[in-house]
Amino acid sequence: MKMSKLFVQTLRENPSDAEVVSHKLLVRAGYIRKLTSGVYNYLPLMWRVLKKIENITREEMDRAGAQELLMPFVQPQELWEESGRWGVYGAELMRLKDRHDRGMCLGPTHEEVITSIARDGLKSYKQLPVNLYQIQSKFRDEIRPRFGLLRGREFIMKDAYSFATNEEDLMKEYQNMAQAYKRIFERCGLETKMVQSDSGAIGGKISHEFMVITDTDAGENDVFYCESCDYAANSNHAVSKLPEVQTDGGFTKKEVVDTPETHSIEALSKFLNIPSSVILKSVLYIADSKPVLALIRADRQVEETKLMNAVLANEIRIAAAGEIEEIMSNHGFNAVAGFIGPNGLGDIKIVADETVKDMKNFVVGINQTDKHLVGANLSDIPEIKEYCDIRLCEAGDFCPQCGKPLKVTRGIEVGNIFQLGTKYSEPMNAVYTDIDGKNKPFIMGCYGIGISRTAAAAVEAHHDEHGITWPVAIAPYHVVIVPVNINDETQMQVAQSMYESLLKEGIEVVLDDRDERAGVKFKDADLIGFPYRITVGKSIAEGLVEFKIRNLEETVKIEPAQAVELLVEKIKEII
RNA sequence: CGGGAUGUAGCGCAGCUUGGUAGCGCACCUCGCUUGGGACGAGGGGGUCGCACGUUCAAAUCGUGUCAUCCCGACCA
Repeated sequence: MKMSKLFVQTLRENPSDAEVVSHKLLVRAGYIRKLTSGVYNYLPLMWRVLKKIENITREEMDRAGAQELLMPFVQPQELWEESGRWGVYGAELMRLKDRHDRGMCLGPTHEEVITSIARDGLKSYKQLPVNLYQIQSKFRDEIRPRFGLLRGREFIMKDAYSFATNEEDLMKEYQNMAQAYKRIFERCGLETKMVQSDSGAIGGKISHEFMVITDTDAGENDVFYCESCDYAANSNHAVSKLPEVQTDGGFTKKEVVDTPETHSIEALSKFLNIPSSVILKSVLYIADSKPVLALIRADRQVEETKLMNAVLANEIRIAAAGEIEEIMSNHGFNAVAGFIGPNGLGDIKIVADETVKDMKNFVVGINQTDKHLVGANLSDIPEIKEYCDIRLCEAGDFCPQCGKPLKVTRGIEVGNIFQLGTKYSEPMNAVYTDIDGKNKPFIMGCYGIGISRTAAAAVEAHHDEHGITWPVAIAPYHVVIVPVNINDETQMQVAQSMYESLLKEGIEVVLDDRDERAGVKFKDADLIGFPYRITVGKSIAEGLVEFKIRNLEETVKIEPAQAVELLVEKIKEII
C-alpha cells in the first residue's frame, strides 16, 4: 500500500471527549471515528487490526473443534420471552418494533437464537457434543458508554455455545475453550489472567474471565490474585481469609449514647475512640426497587454484585440520602444516613455478612439521628436470620487457597467463559433424544471474546508517548518504508524495489511516498505503530538503509537485501 | 438518578459579559521555497454557530425549552 493512497488522517491533537489512551490514540492515528455515542466507524487501519484478531480467533476456535456460523443481528421478542429474559434484561436490550408492530431486539448476545437452532437441528445424543460460534456485531445500550472501543454500545464479539449431554462433556469443553482462549490472546501478543468471576446477566454457575492486566482506569475491573498459587478472581467474586482484628468492643454495658454529627464510620470511630472493626455498619440498598439492608463489620465494604446475588435481584444500587429518610419515616423512625440500624425495620430484607458473626459488645445504629447503641451483641439483633458473603476483598487479605497475602490490580475483561447448564435449554424446551430414548435438555456452555475490545486493550497494553506499539500479529501492516526525500531518485528506487520484494514475500508493507518532510513521516509511523520501519536516506550513498523496530530505540544500518531477508524472517515466525 | 460544564469548519479552540455581515491554529487546495523527528511564505475553499420557540429593526451573543456530549457524585452510614 502506498501511504499517499492509504485512507488515514492523523490528528495532532487528542479528541476532547477521549479519556483513556487507547481511545485517544486510535482516534489520533486515524483508526476510528465516532459516529454517535458508543458507536464507532472502523476505518481501514482498524478493520485490518480487527480482521487479524478475528482470524486468530477463528483459527484457534476451528482448531479446538468448534464450527463457525452466523446468526441474525435482529431477533424476535418471542424467543426472548421463551427464555424469560425479555422481562429481565433491562434497558440495555435495544428493543424495536417492525412495521407490523412486532417486538424485536438487536442482539446483545445470542443464547436464545443458538438454543432455537440447537433444538431444531440437534435431535440425537449421537450429534453431541458440539460447539458453534460466530463473529459478529453486538448491540448493548449501555447507560454510560465511554473509553472508546472499551465500552461501546456496538462492538464486535466472538460468541461460542457448546451443547453436551452431561456435565463431564461440558467440563471438558470448558477446559478446551480455556486453552483455546489462552492461545488466542497469546498469539495476539497479550498477557492475560484467567480469573474466577460472577456470571451476571448471562446466568449459569461457574464462569471465568480473561483479563488484560493494566494499571490504568481503563481496566474497569479489580482483580485479586495470589502470587504463590494460581488463585485469581474478579472483585465481584473474590473471597479471602481475613487478617485478625479486634472484634470485641469491650463495652461492659449495653446503652444508648449520644454520637452527634457522626455521619461516617470514620467520625463515629473517632468520636467513641474505638476501631471501626467493632462497629456494625448498616448500609441501605435498593434492589429491584425494594429496600435491602446490608450488615457488615464497618472496617469492611459491601460488594454489590455479591449482595445482588444474595437477594436474587437483577439491579442494585445504594439508597440515596432522601430515600433513606423516607424509608426510615415509613417505619416510624427519624434517622438520617449514619445512624440507621437493623432493628424495627419490619419487612425490609436484611442480609448480614459473615464478618458480623464474630462481633461482640459492638456499636450499632438504632435509627435515631445522633445516637448509637454501644455494647450490643448479636442476640440484640434477632432480625439476622443467616450469614452470607457480601464482602469486598482487600489487598492484603489472605488467599483462600494457600493463605498468602492477595494482591490487587486493574484488568480489562477481553474474554469470558460460562457453564450455563440448562439455564436456556430447559425453559426453551431445547432437548435431544438420549440413548435411553428419553428427551433431555442440552447441557450448555457459552464462551465470548470481545474482538473490538481486545484491539483497544492491546493499545492500552502496547503504547508509548509517540503512539501505538502493536504486537506484530495484530498490527494493521508489518512494515513502513520511509524514503526521506522522494525527489531523490536513488532513495526512491531503493525504497520501491524493497517494497516490491517485501510484497512478493507476502509481507504487509506501506511505502510512505508522500512529499512530506521526514519528521512528518516518522511521527505518523510512530503514531500508527508500524512494528518495523525501514528508512531510506543519506546512508544510501554507502548502500545502506536503516532498520528500526518500533519499540526499540536503536536503528541498525544494513543493506537493503539483508533488511528484506531479516524482515521476512522476523515476521514469518509470528504470522 | 442528582450536580456541574460544554455544544461555533474534519480536529483543537477563541468570540458571548456590553446583540450590529463569524475568527484563530491544525488539516485540505494552489504556487514558491524546503526535505533526517509534526518547516516557512503567499493565496484559497469549507461553518443554517446542536435544535426549537421567543425578545429585538437586528441573535453565535439575551430568555425559555429541548437534545447531545463530557466530568463529578451516586457512598459505605
